[in-house]
Amino acid sequence: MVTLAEVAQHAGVSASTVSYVLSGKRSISAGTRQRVERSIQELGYHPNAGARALASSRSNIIALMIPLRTDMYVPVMMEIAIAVATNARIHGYDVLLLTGEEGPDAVRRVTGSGLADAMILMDVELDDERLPLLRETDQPSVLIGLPADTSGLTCVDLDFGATGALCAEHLAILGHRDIAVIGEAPAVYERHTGFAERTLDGLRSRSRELGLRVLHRPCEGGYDAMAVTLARILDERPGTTGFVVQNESAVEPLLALLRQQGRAVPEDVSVIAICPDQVATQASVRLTSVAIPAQEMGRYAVEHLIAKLEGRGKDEVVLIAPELTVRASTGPAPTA
Amino acid sequence: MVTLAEVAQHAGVSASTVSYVLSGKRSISAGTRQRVERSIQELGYHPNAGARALASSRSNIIALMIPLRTDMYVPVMMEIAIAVATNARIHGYDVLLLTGEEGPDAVRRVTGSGLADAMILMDVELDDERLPLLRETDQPSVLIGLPADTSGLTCVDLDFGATGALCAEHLAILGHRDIAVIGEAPAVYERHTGFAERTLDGLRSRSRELGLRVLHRPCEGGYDAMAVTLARILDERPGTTGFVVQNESAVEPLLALLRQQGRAVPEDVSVIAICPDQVATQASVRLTSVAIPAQEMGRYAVEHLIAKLEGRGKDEVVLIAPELTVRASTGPAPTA
DNA sequence: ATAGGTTGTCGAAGCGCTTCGACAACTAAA
DNA sequence: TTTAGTTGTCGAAGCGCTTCGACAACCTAT
Repeated sequence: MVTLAEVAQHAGVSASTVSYVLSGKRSISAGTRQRVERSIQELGYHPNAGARALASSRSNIIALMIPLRTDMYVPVMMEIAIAVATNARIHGYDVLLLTGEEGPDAVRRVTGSGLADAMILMDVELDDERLPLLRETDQPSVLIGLPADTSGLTCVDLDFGATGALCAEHLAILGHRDIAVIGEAPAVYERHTGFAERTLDGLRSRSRELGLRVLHRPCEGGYDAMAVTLARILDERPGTTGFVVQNESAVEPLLALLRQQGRAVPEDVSVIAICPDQVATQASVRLTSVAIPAQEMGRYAVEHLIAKLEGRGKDEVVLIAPELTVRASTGPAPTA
Repeated sequence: MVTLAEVAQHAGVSASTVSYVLSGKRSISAGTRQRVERSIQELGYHPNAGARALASSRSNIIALMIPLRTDMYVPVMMEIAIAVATNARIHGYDVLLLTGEEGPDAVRRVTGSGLADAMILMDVELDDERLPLLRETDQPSVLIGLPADTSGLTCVDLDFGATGALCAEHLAILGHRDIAVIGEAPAVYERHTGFAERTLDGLRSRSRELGLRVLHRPCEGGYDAMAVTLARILDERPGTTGFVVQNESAVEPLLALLRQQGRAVPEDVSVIAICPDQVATQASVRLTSVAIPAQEMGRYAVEHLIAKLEGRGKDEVVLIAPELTVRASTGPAPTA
């Protein structure tokens, strides 16, 4: 393994000079710089990460905590993870992947050991156990998701309240009067992951203003659960013509069931999904949807973290405005 | 930040003693051990990762390279990533997430800098650019996937050849005679990711033995692409009654299209998917499928890596035997 | 010509840990 | 009782880097 000292010797300069060439923290004459850079090339030098971290107390690593469960919005998480990794590299950082499994201990471990300079947390619960630790430490962090108390924290998320409102508006304009919300699995609500509630609140309050009647039913994904849920909804409100689906894995089953019952989409009923665009465009009907901006959230999280690491950047909550894309699954309400 | 030296002082022993308590590399009297452990607790000590890596030239980090594209088997990759992270933690390792973006440079960077002790590569192409580097370095690695030349490498993968054969057998036993394979997107074949070809080869050769006629068509995911593909297949071989689907995102569209054309599943046509169990059970029809054992591959990769790091473990290729689970999407061929 | 500033380079200290050799204090065999 | 081994602890060196202060060499304005 090639060391700084070897590069220095090869280039005929001192070790510190090589270090300054690498970091740019002091000015170096053009000649020296070139000689050093050539030596680095020729010897195939790569700075040792451990030594660098020890000496500078900066690891150039960002920790990303992703939930262990794979029961929920998997593609979204994957997209966020990839966006985080890609953007981190752009700024010279690597990404350490932590699963939620360890919970608060993982936060302690990372901050305590200097493994990472900063962290991004996903799947934040309303009253998340990890938050007190984050507030105590001076290590920068960004949450993807919104806890109940955001004081002293930086958060990014889709504005799910506005998302719900947007769905209500779209259906109202099309003339629908009775709508149903197919929510996430009950476990998601029990866990108090805020986004589901926020969507519902936004949708309900806007619906009230617009005179829509709303029925909300949580739903495990899958065909069988969806069948039960749909039957109950239509039993209770036979006149339901609009559906808002938050649980990705309920979308296809719902479409299949509606078809099976002879309810045409979008002629008889309209369906809006809250999901990544990729899911919306690959479904069996091209779905009118509100996109979950995974890339954007990942990028924002990284950039804000970098800003904090550089001393810029303050705590703030950023809610990304939702965008509804009309595709083939929504249309005017049937005239009764 | 608490250091080893502070713990040592607090416990009234030398720094090296604390280190040995931590590592267990020398015997320590019960009394001393307890005193040290109490001090560690009381002070909330966490060893500094950089210092440790520098002194021991072991980072206790495993690098995981995942493909950048999200066009393919996303849930599988996510499951593997989580399995890797979870199992790595069990052995005291953390996981560094690299995207395929940097290609071979990422390999050089990681091995050169001592950032990670070992690496796991996913999405391996038949003639992958990264392989020569892996053969040169003495850093252990495991591939998830199978390149053309496996000499000097360790690989895990589902036995896709046997998977193809298994699908053929299942359909043959049910009396089907004309079957179609809905393959991955053309890009996947162009990229020479071996698994698609291997599936096809296994399926074709077993079909020949069993007297099945096989039509293979690559297919982008999504409804529209599937519609075109299906139309062509039925045009060319109207008597097709069995489908094997390798592209996850073609499954639902296929089911929707078949339904729409009045072809009942499984009465008129049978469908086998090659996909994670979760996808198979959540589809609009509970799918007969060959599972992609993501968890198992992730676990195996980590365990083999650990074995190599500990000096045990040699290069080998492990092909996991496929398992076909019969669900509701396959049945006897209709009697003509 | 001189004082005051820049610029470019170097040497040395030190980051927090692991690990080697040394050695005192025992124990077991001769 | 002596010798040889075992066990538990310590001190010191060193891992490869960053960074601080020092300083020679050169400007630029007086």
